[in-house]
Parts: sequence; C-alpha cells; structure tokens
Amino acid sequence: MKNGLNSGVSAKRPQPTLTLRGFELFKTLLDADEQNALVEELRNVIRAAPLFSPMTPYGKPMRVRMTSAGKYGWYSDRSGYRYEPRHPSGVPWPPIPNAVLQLWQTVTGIDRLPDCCLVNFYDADARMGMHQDKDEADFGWPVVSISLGDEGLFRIGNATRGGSTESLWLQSGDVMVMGGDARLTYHGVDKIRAGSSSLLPKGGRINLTLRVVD
DNA sequence: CAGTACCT
DNA sequence: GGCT
Repeated sequence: MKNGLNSGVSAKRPQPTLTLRGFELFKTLLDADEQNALVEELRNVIRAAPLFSPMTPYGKPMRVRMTSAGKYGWYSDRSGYRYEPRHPSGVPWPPIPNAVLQLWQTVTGIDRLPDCCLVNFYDADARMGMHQDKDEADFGWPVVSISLGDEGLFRIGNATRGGSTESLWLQSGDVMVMGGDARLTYHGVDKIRAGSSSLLPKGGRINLTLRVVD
C-alpha cells in the first residue's frame, strides 16, 4: 500500500464535490443522524471544557467562542497564538470523539490521527477574520474542517494577505479539507446565516477543525 | 513598529 | 490601517 493511505476495510474515499483554490469540499458528507450524533458528543466535550472567548494578542477578545478536544487545544492571549495541553481552567482537554476521528480517516486517508479538534461556536453575529493556520509544527499534514448548524460564508484568499478572494456558503454536514498549497492559504468566515439550520435548538454554527500539531 | 484568528 |  502507498504510505499513509488506507488499504482494505472501508478504504473507499469520497470524491470532493468541488475544489476551490485547493480547498476540497465534501458537500453533506454527514447525514442528519450523523450530525445529531456529533452534536451529542460535543455537548460532552463542552461540559468538560466550557467554551471561552480567547483574548487576541492586540487586546480584543474573539467574537467566536471556542474549546478543544485532544492532546492540545488552540489558545490565544496577549502573548500570541499557540497550542496548550490544558483548558484555561487547568483540566486536560477531553478526548476527540471517535466519530470525528473516523471522519478524519475517511476524508484524508492518513494513518496519523489529529492532535487537536478545535470547536468553534459562532453566534449569529460572530465572524472570523482572514488568517493562516500556522501554529502547527508541520504544514505537510492537512487540516479538516467540519460544519454543523447554521450556514457560514467562508472566504478563501491567497498565500499572503490581500488580493482577490472567493467565497462559498458552508452548510451543516459539509466537510472541507485544506492540504497541499491550500494548507497555508488565508481564509475566514464573513457571515452566519441565522435560522438556516434546525440542528442546534438555539441556532448558531459549530465548526470543528482537526489538526496535527506536533 | 510590526503584527493583525480584532475592528471600521 | 487603527491600536497594542
């Protein structure tokens, strides 16, 4: 078998619905039951490691509320962006739910499992400015992003700030893989479409981001 | 004064 | 580009 790829068992990897600037989108990869099951798992994660709004290095808290699961959690404060082995409360991050790890395997076909599942919760007014994912040790590993709940307008830019951008709406159950050239491409979330999904009783959007950290 | 996962 |  080719190094890093699955063989045997359920080795069939889905085909991306569409590829935009190297970002591979798997549209509605999760059906309604799978989405609901994932939300249930996330309730447990959030119970163990409550959502918080990290401070940015320049003194304003992020609008998105977040927590993590896995060996590391993404964290930010005045001294910068980094991964931490513990929630700000001092407890270790809870384990990454199995269904999430299986999804990573399905979509990447990579043997190595992610160290971090960042859980981002967007309320109707939350946005995420354009940024690169560059706090990891090895940019050779892909990043996987899972959308749940309300639709979000995702914007894709370039390897450096500025220049033209392209946007697409991400819907509940969509999965995106950012690998290769797209791994360091600037991206962000401009808008949440309130009321566009009934998955979360109180509305909002959850994005799970899976990363190999070290 | 460089950085910039924020804000307008 | 402010602001830190």
